[in-house]
Amino acid sequence: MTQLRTRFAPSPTGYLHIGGLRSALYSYLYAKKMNGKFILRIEDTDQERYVEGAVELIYRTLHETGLNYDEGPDVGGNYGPYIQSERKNEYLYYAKKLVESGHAYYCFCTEERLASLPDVNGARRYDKHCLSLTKEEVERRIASGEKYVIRQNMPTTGSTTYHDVVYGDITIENSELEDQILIKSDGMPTYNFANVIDDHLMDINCVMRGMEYLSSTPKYNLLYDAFGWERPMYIHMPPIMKDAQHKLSKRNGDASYEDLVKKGYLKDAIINYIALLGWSPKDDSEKMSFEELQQKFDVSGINKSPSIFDPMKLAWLNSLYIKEMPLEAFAEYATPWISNCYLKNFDKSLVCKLIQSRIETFGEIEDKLRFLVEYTSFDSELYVNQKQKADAELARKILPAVKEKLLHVTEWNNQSLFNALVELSTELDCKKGAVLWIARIALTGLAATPGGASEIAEIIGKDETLRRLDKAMAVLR
RNA sequence: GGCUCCUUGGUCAAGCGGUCAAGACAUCGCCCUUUCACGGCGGUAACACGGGUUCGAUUCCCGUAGGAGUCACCA
Repeated sequence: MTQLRTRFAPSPTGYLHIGGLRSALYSYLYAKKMNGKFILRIEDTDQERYVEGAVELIYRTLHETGLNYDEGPDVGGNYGPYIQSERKNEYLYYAKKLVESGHAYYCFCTEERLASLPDVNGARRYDKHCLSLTKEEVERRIASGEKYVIRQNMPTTGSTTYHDVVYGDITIENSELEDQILIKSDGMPTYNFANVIDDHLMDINCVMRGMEYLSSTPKYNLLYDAFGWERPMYIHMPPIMKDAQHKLSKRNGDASYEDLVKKGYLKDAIINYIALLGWSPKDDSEKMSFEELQQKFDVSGINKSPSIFDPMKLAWLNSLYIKEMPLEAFAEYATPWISNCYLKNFDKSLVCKLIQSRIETFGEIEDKLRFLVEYTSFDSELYVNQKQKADAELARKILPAVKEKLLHVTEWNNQSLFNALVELSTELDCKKGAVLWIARIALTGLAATPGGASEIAEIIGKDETLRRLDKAMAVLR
């Protein structure tokens, strides 16, 4: 049995968006699953859309996410070059072969003539005008320097059928197929042509790509047939949508891999989540490591219908990955997300412990910690907590005792502070929850904070704790 | 508009002729709890519509509607 060879063939026109990344992921996973090869090829036949740095970004993203390709521009391989613009000569050679066999022809039609073609069903269709040119005339016009393109000569009758692994049998009437351009007037091949030539030359026998190619695949197959080449196996994938109507696009959204990382999503969570958009494992697994994905991935689990990108679920998965990080790893990853003012004044490890279980993305850290450095006056209504039987009145009564108690805590850590406050509640004969609630409110002035009174006191330190208590009491008086 | 594909709760998504139609996110409630979060338990919520086929359709077929894709010297 021949080895499976599949490829990811992006064009360097900007950032690698989530849809592209998922295509790469599925291709990679399937290649690994089949013990095949995963190849990267850069499709840059359109110089106008070329974006500086885009190629490097593709390399970086793929390597960073672990989607390492066996062959590619920067890693080499036996089928290079892996950048289409460097293979220019190949294409013309093959196009000419097609002309010789009658499967393609030279076309000199001007833009004006093309525009004047009749509109049929909302689309202009080329009328094979130049197909009738004699060989001599073609040669003469080329020799005289006239611009030309090479078009594929489509059959006008019959139909073409192929099998797609996820969508099943697809049949298109040949009359629906236009005599598409293979070689542009600038000598470069169109994507449609370069794609087929390269796939064949690189021994690609499995083509995985977005389902937008579903109805143009017969054109490619006709090309394979014309050359007498074996058609590859096709696996078309459903799109990822922003909402029911719109595909996820870099244009209006922020759904590039880079953007998500910048917002504080972990690489593993992103990969895990996008794997689940359009595919599901046989069992009910949701959270899966990269290794598990490789183990469980199967093309039979790929869905046909589009799926909407849900930031909520991504965030949930992300929080799962965050929680399982060892504290040290979390602290290291979180450091760039924590402002210097927090790092300078507080114990980093304590701060991290406080927030690790309370964030879904690293981007939330800043807001969560603000109370450490900001302490403003607040409404005494905040002391009211029915369940704990606390209110401003009680706060006024016990806050001095709280201060007195904390003043004498020798070991300034969470446990001792907690014990001291609990002890105080017994002495005062009130609910321990009431004391803890009032203390936390007095210390933060916020209805909700990460961590309780003793944890917070530990972090902000004895001096600040006493200062805040004084201030809280002053306001209550 | 022609052609191609798609259609299970708000979202992801099992199901592949007989199920009380899984599970997850979100949401709501309860429990746990030092607030919040975590965790635990539970609730609300779906087969687009209309015809067939069949003893029986979410599942098969045909329409309708809705959505997506495609019809470039873009990929």
